[in-house]
Amino acid sequence: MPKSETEKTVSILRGLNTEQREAVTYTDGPSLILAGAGSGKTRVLTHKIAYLIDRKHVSARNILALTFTNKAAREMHDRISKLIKHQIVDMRCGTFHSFFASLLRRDADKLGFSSNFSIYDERDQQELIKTIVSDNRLDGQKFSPSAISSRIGRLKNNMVSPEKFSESANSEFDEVIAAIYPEYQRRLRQSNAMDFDDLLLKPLELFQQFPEVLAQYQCWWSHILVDEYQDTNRPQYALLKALADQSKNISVVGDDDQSIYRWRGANIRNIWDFEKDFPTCKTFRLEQNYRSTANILAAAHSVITKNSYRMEKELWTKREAGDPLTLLLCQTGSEEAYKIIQKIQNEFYNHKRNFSDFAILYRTNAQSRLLEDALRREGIAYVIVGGLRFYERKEVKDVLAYLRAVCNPSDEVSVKRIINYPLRGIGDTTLQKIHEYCIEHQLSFFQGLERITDIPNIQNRTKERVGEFRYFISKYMTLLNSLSAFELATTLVDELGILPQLKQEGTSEALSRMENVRELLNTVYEYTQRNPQGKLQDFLAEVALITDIDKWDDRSNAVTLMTLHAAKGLEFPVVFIAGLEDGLMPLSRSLDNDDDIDEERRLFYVGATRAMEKLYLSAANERMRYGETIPSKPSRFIGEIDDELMEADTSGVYIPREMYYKPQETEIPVQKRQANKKQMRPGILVRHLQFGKGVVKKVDGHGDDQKLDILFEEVGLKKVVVKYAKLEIL
DNA sequence: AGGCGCCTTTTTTTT
DNA sequence: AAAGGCGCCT
Repeated sequence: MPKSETEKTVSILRGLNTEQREAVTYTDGPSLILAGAGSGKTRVLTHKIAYLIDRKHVSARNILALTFTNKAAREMHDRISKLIKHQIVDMRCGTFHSFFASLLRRDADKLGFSSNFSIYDERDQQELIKTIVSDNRLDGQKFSPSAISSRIGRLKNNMVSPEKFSESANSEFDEVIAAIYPEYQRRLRQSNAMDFDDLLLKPLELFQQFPEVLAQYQCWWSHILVDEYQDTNRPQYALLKALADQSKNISVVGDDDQSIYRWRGANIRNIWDFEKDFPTCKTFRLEQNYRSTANILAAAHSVITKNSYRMEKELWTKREAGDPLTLLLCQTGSEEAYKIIQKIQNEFYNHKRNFSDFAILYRTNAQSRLLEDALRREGIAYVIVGGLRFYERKEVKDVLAYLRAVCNPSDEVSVKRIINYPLRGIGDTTLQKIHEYCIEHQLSFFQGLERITDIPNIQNRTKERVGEFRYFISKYMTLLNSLSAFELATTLVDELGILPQLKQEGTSEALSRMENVRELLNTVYEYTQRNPQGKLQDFLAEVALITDIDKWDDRSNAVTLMTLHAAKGLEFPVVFIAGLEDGLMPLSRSLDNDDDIDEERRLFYVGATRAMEKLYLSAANERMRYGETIPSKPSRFIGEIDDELMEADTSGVYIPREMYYKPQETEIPVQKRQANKKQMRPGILVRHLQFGKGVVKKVDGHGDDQKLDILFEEVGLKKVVVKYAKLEIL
């Protein structure tokens, strides 16, 4: 055994540079790893964990690794398994929010919640605040739910409790907040729901009120590692400080130049002050960049050094200078899109690149539209990360609200959302009457429904309908334990008759809604496959915290479009940063505040350092915003780049479509043959919208219940339900 | 009482 | 350019 162990240890350290190796092997006590863009930060983190397990005999279950996205967590998990050459099953690796959500599930009752609590996203929060505003007869115009929720969110991020805040409120708006904030928290509790901020604040509450619980966790998580530390907020910092208080074995990895979430409460001081907070801390600097050419790095550096305060570090590379950056100056946004796509075609044809080598990054999601149009026109496959998020689409939220209501009938927002969807003839007036009755009698909304017969001034016919709705939900509540999450969801959707209704509508919008509902059911199915014991509430908890980047498939051969924020942590051979105009990047709202400008500059830096070989920057002279044409000038950030690193685009050569176009590889199917109309049998080639091409291996069942095992080229063996998978027979 | 259509506002980034 | 709010009509 010792022999193989040494071999493994050697292989764990092999290929690391001196600084990386020092950071990896420093395992006792706090450490701060300042890792510049492309300096192998994920590598250090994964190797360090592997080293802990393999060399220091730390049990995987005592290691807690916190990342920024679920995707990063998954990848880290896989990479560690590869390094130590066996699957690690019991290591905790996830985002702050998902980790603490599951921690809360265990101890929710201690805080007056039950473990099936709902997780409210921003829309749900605003919905709840809207009802509170109207309950208090406040002017909804003057006090918009979004303004209120963002103010409350900011207070929560700064760990200001309702009690503390009510003492300091001194403006009219603050008085309103002081009134709504405690009521908002009360209603969340009554709904057995937590918002994203609560997922971090409630554990702190738990640790304060139950020190023995904290002590247990302190002992359990003997080694804590945190990625993207520059983007943690105050509650996250407090949680780390609490959990690491005994062991002091905390390693944080980050780069203050890449701190881009200040608006969400991230506190760059967390990384600036880490050495003060953990005085015995050892600091490591990773400054060798392995990702980008020297030109790209120099350009990024010339911009970021304009920031007023930074931690001391400078990236360097052994790589050659590479191509200069190319600046595309355009008249309009559409011309910009056209030129970008032209460059992609050019690179594809002349440099033998794949479409997956390209990323187009932009500041705001609204910018994707023109780019999409251009890509579609040219028949180039693309994927968009973000934008209208899947789980925020109306039809998806509707179905999720049903599932949430069944799991947690106290959930006021969800129950109100679906009580009249599909239309049941229960209108606002009835809703208001029930709501007032509930307030008066201190009931949750669902309890109000249960006592509908006692509520005055509602027509009997309407009361019957409310009764039917309540019965519908109760029926599924009793099925929670006997049906799998998937069975319950499909039965429920079938009984609602949403799909046939949408089909009858027939518009392309209705059809896409239908697809989305099916896709959701398919997600439930995959979840049940992955977690046979998984409860519906676990599925709901998972989807509440999932993001689009988590679902992004980097293996599909398509151009990737996303915001600069979403691109954090990724890399691409060729990167375009579009819309580099003052007012858009940096965004106009940040123009009169130096701290905000600095953050925009970091955002530009993050974007630029995603590029490995070639970076294109583009700007337009005029741009449509809010349906208005606004004249604009190139971003100040472009001016901050040394001229000799950059060349203006002069080519303007258009390469005809036939020259580069390879239909069999990139064609987006125009006519899809629906698979469920055909007889499925093993051996048939199919294409799944998400998983790509695959071959049917096994067929189970018939008709609507038919399930298939399909071996996909890129993602391996998956089980799918014919009815819900959008399969195309090839 | 509830449904439908016109007119307003709105988006910066997202766990 | 799209979504939500408001008011009018059934």
